[in-house]
Amino acid sequence: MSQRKPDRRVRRTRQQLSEALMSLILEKGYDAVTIEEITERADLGRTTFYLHYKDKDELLIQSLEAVYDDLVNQIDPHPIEEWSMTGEALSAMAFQHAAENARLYQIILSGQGGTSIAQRIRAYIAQTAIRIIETHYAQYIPKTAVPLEILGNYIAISMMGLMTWWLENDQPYSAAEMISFFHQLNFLGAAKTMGLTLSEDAFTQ
Amino acid sequence: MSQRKPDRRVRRTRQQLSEALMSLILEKGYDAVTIEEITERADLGRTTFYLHYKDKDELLIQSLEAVYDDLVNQIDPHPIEEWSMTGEALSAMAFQHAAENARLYQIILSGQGGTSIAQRIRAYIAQTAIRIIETHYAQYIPKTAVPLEILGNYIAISMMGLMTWWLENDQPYSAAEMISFFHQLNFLGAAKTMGLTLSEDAFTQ
DNA sequence: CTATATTATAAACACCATGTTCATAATTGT
DNA sequence: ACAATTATGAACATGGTGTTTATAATATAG
Repeated sequence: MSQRKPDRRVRRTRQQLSEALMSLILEKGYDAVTIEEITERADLGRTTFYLHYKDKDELLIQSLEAVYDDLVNQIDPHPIEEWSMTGEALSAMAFQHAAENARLYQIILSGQGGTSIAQRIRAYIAQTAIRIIETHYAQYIPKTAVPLEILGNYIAISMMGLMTWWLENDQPYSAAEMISFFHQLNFLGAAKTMGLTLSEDAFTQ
Repeated sequence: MSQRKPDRRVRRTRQQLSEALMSLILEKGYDAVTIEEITERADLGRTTFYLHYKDKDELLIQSLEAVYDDLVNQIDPHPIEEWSMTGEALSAMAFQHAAENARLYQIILSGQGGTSIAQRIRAYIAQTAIRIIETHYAQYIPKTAVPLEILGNYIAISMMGLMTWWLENDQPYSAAEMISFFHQLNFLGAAKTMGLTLSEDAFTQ
């Protein structure tokens, strides 16, 4: 285990570097940001950077890690049994978290901050969705024509995709509206959402 | 209008640079590729590169542009009226195209090749989906609770997301299976797909 | 086929960000 | 107040970028 409290200067330095990087990314994009700029904005010597991080990527990863941990800590404590059957609570929390950290989510979801963080979040949501399905709908599982793995990933992907579109277009709808849209599309389906009534076996060729 | 046929040497040079970049990306990822490496593999002088492209990004954009044009040229000639009501033809063509260009699609969809290309493809698919809806389901449009713009983007996003998952996991199912899964999830909805029967207004609060 | 224009090339160069080393100064925890 | 840790600036080597210039190779038009 590493020490809980590093030197006060260390905490201060890392905090400043993290904040400097984030603000610079939002200004000119991750790739264009230079280590010199980061240390300059953080008001630190350039050599100090290498005392803490190997390179730019390592700083970014550790900075975004905090966002991921925050989301998981919000979701995980809640017992699955409390959640509504549609997973509404889960998606509501995710959208809420995105709304509260809109600028950071733009970095994460755009793939700017390396795809790794977005993939981890997606994997976590997919796994959580699968857990919900297994808990609440165990009796239906053998009947599903679509593998559970795909179902879970589909839910995670479409939620994050909608979130990406929403953030990139400067949140043209409220978080509550987006959650509602997502549920209609994801659980009712596009056809039903439009008002169509289809025969049940139109898709089971 | 630019000339139809540039100098033979120009065509050859650009072709070689494009192929060199693609193979290098697949080996070590876009960021790690250097212009020196590209020209070395293409067996060209380094200065020659700057005779044709401003930087690495420009070469990548123009190279991937060809993939995009290929997809559009496959889809666009078909009159909308021919397509089945579910847009099955469209998604089938997209999955087919992805299967045929799996390695390139991995680059595009992973966000490696800059996010711009993936966004353009997504925008095109979304717009096409909206066109289909407007053509075939005009009478339902006023009734839809979800804005058409979101509906179209949702379809595009979930298709490309499923495609990304599929390629990243080394195509664990056939293209035909994926198309079937996509339709069940996207048009029938996750709930129906699982075998659940929900009351119609469970989501219209 | 030849003349002219275009394109490819290598060498040399300035430039900038990276990453390391080292001696010194400042700050911290105790 | 003291010992340990951390921050710093200067100096340096490295490597990729992008430009210039003079020259060679090649294509296309007439």
